[in-house]
Amino acid sequence: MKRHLGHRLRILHWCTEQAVTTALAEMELTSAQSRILGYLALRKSAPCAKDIEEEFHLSHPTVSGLLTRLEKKGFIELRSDETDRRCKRIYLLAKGKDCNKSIYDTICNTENQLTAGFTDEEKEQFFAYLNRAIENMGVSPCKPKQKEEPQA
Amino acid sequence: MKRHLGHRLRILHWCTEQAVTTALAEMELTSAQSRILGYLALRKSAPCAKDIEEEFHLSHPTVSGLLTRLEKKGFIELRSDETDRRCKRIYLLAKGKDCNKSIYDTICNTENQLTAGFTDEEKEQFFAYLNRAIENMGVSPCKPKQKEEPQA
DNA sequence: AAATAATAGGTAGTATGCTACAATGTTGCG
DNA sequence: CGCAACATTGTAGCATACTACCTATTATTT
Repeated sequence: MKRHLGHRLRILHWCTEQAVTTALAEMELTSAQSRILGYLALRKSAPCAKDIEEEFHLSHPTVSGLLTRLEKKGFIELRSDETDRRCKRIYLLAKGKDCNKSIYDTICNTENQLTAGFTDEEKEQFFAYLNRAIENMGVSPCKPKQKEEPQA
Repeated sequence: MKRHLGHRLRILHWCTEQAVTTALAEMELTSAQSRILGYLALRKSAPCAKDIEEEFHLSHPTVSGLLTRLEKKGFIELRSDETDRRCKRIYLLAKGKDCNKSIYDTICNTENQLTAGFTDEEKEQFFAYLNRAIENMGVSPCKPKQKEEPQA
């Protein structure tokens, strides 16, 4: 048998993205955009684009596009940092904060649907397998990939 | 803890796509394009775009774009079916056939890397969890989503 | 202080995915 | 036969992702 895991991962990823995007369609948020808002809601201080790139392992043009669309729709505001004018700080506006509960619920619902019929132990195992696979691919599932120090 | 499974699925999917695209870069194939070629190599008769949409659960503009790029690069040829001129049959050209072994090896290598350190039993379980999750999301992992017959 | 490194962000171009709508070819029914 | 319904492909426009290159600012080194 071929196209085992890769095929499954692709489809499952697609299903979850679609489920979230569909659930949040009425507030005009996509899955990727809602992830950013969810992250902002958890942060105490306003992060800059670079923080989001690292958190989600995304390239900066990707993040830049997401932020532009979120700002255009009035969910966030971007303002240059006073002390370091390279950084643009990302501020969650009221409209963005209002969506937080819906986003959180949607993510929980989707994960529950994904693992419907799984025992707690099975959920743990599934999660552990995913983490092991991610680490096998050379990425930390939580923290950004570190640049490798050349052994001097 | 939030962003459990969805986050992992997104990253893992991304890792596998990148690994395949990188491995096949020198033959100017991307991961998505190589999947199409791999499928064509297994087929006895030339499929049409519709078959690929169903096999991979992709929309037809997506498939159309992939086929256009594969044709432009000389991997495949598209010819209208003689008896049903709606269909464009997809023929694998010599250049496409030549890539087949590399594609197959790359997919196998990637899957092996993904499950490095897994016992056979763990691989089976991981695969089974993925299938259960896909079915929970309302998609068959193997066959295209059927239109629901209205109960008369 | 001046030159160089590193860091943050912007832009151009491309690939892959989607929805929605249009065009064209086939089939089936009155 | 002719029209309506269905099937297949095409096109427009968008979102999300990438690499590669450029600019601006900050930090470091000489």
